[in-house]
Amino acid sequence: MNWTDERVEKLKKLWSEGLSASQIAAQLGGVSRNAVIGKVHRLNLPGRAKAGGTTTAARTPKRSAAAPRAASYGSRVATRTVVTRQQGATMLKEEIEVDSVNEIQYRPAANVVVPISRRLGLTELTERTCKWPVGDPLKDDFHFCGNDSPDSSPYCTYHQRMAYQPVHDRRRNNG
DNA sequence: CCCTGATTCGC
DNA sequence: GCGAATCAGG
Repeated sequence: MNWTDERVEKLKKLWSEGLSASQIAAQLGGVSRNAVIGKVHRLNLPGRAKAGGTTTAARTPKRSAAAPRAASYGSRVATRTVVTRQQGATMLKEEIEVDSVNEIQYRPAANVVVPISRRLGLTELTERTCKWPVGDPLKDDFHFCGNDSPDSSPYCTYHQRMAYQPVHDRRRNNG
């Protein structure tokens, strides 16, 4: 593989989003995490704040981790802040658009704190990473949760709950 | 042992 | 320029 403009752009994007070198390598495909790190340095992209371990994603102040608002079933699309997770010294959040119709089946209960996905590619999954698929397999950004899955479970603790949660556990009135 | 990024240096 | 090997750390 060579560093085409396209791949360099994707590298820049993912690196700026705070993904780790190995995650980026998996998403690009055909390169090692060392290759990614090497390229990052050659491009003089800003490194991570502290060396070692901690993933330093862009901090997103936003509002505090109040109870996430459940998506209204009345409107098809709603925005919900889903993520707050302590990762080292870094608090990660993300706001996503949810399709309230398609979301029903695996909808987390209100007030549940949803861990941010590590967004691993297929080749990056190991015995102890969560294999919960995220997104449309036919689309480009399809990935797996990738968070730690303890006790040889195929899923992280959060997605274990999702996997065994009754499908019809939802309120009919009052969202 | 899992993982992280940083650096070196032969290619 | 590239990236494996290595280093240093959580």
